[in-house]
Amino acid sequence: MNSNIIFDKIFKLPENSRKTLEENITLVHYPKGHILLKAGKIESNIYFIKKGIVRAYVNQNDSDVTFWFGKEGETILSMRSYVENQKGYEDIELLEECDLYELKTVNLQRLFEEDIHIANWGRKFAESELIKTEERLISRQFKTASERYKELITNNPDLIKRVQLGHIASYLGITQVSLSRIRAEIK
Amino acid sequence: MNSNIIFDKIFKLPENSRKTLEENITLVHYPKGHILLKAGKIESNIYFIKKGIVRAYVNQNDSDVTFWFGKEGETILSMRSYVENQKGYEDIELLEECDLYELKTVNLQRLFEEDIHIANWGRKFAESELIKTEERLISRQFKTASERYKELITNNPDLIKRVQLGHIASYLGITQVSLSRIRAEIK
DNA sequence: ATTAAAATTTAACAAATGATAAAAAATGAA
DNA sequence: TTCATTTTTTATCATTTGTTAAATTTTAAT
Repeated sequence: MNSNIIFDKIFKLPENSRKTLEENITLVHYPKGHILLKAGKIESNIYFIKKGIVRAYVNQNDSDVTFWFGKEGETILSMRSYVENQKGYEDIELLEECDLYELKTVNLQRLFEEDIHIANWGRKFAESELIKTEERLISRQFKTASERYKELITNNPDLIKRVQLGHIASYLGITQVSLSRIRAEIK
Repeated sequence: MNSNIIFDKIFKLPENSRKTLEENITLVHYPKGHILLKAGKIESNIYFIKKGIVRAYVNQNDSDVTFWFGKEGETILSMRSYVENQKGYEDIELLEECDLYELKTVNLQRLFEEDIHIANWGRKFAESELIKTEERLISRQFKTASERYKELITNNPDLIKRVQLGHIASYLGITQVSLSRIRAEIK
């Protein structure tokens, strides 16, 4: 997935603004298992996924709670670092080898001040993440774990193939044992 | 709460841009119980709460699922209408008499294209809503209903006084009966 | 103040999910 | 392939939350 496709996915940028953005990214490569962003750190980069799949999780007691998966075309960031320039609450782990476009937050912030199209691109990005997050929250509120699992395999069939079930269970807000039970009932 | 305080809460706007925004708002007043935004409609306004408290809910089968409360200083909008110009999924009900600043979405969209400060203000608004929503989703994922209730009364003590418990239970993702049980255990 | 309606609590039982442990299956390295 | 490790499933029992119904309390109108 090329950078221009990724940028245009969020919001159609004029040619000039897109070039400006592209001048500020570098392609990086990391192996499976790499921890890209770390909880408790103010992160200074955001990433666009060219290839691969990642998860965001919060470490609670001994166990991880996965709350987000990102794959090709999606954007990786530490929400607190990006929005408030504070320490993040999440780790980002690469679940496959990944090709990523890296962009320094400080440069992006500067572009937001200088280029109205990039500012609106950033606005559209936040808005589209917001609506996805709100819909997940609502789905969480009135659907059973079983319904949420069925919804996931319908909307995101490749996730099941690429991500181990323990992470999926966590993402659905249930234990792995519960998810196994649900899967057994469906068959 | 004055409009300038509300606007500056999100993002410090230059004087000129703030005036431009203020020229586009009108103060409106509705009684308790009024349904301000309706599910299934493309809403053409957003509102800033000067005084009062409201809830957003989705109607599922016979029952309402409340997923958001808004009070003084917060912004009311139909997420789908605002972000995608499509039919909204939520109703907004006024839980008290309200004074609201009304702003036409079409005007705001125009200002986003014309004024970089307003574009960044809109970006900051979406970002701050996004981080709040993500934190709620995560809290939902690894806290028990009891912990979430305690969190709510700590962070938002006046909510309990202003909003009936049935709505709070729904917001926490549990039944009213469960919430009563939790409240009884705490005492 | 009285009364009707609405909201909240309590109780009893059902259903869903969690916790722990063990078995089975899948994966990956030598 | 073989073997050790990791992941997934299955089983059992405990805990939490849901459902229904009734009792109690609060609210609001007359």
